Amino acid sequence: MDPIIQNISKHITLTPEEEQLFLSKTEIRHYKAKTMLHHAGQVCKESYFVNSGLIRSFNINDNIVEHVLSFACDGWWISDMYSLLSQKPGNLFIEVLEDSEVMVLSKENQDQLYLEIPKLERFFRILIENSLVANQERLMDNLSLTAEERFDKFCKRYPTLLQQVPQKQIASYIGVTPEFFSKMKARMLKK
Amino acid sequence: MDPIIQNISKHITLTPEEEQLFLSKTEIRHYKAKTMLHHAGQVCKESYFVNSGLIRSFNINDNIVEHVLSFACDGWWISDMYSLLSQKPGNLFIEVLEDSEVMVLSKENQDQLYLEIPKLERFFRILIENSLVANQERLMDNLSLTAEERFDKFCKRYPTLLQQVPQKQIASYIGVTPEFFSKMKARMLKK
DNA sequence: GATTACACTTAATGTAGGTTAAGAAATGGG
DNA sequence: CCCATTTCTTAACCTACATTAAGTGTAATC
Repeated sequence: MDPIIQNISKHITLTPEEEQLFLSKTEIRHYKAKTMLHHAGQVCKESYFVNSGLIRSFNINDNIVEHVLSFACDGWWISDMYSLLSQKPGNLFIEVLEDSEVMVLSKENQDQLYLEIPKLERFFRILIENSLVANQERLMDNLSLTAEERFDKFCKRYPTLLQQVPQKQIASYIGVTPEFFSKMKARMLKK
Repeated sequence: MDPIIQNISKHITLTPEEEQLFLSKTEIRHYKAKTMLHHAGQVCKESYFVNSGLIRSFNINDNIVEHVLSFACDGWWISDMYSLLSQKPGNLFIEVLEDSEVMVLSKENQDQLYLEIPKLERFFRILIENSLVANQERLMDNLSLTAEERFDKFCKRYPTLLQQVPQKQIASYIGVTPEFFSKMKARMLKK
């Protein structure tokens, strides 16, 4: 079964016809590492479901400093939610980190699908609820935990990413500089 | 018109019967300041829509330190989303800050309403989408802005809260200690 | 009307994490 | 295979913010 259909059927049940309709509104694309799927300043028109590979979203400070908002590996969705929903220019970049196969769902098609398969409202609601909960936890963690504790949590929650992602991007995700991360890692290994 | 119905009709259109059905599943309650609507460690059974007053959610570190996750004033929803959705014990406390009138929607009734008025899936989807976008922005702000910049943004985004909320809770919301916040405020006034 | 409790301030000192810079290691494209 | 670029490390120094502690103002409770 198509991974995206499998993903959907975790939360709602589609008929075979609905599955076909859904798939007909998506598009498979293959991207090479380092491809930019979306640029800050542009209006985001689509969201991506990762069949295989690895993608990240991040913003860039006045200062040239990158901050990773999220990673998406197999079975995850990624987009610039703010820009996609408001159809205004966003602040995020979306970049392919490893050669990837993605399912592309345009905003237009997504809006149509909501009308044609109202159950999808529920699916995306649940998807976003889970996202929100994870985000809230990350926010609280950033307010209350040390960098070391945040890194521990990251390791437990995303053990695969640890191998895949360049270390400086993990540093950025947990909210420290690469230099400090390196020092911290060395310190942690001694224990 | 009932504020909660007004809130809903910003995003979807309900028939008069649906409005009545919705209202019949909610309950008005009046709370005094300092009431705890939800305790960490408990399973959250309801969410709250604030007709008037002020409510906050926060967690408490091992260390007795409070961290404010969100404020809810007139026209806002608040709950412990993680606990409500998973029906597991949560980490949040929900506390009434000013005498408040709230509409209470139990999880049970909410789930029923999803079945009886499927349009509500859309309403809550949109509500949570907006929440997620705001949360993502706050996360990125915490990673990339100074305390002073975060405070500026807070003032612009929630000008009313500034007057209502004790200063130490604003400090907690933007992620600094009350002592540092006090010093920072004095420094900012000089400019 | 005194007492308690809480919110806010100020100031001295401490530290997690940032900055700068330079070299070493790894990666990758031609 | 080599050169170029990027990633990672190390170290000296710096700063935004935390901690501790003591003092002030004010509202709530008896």
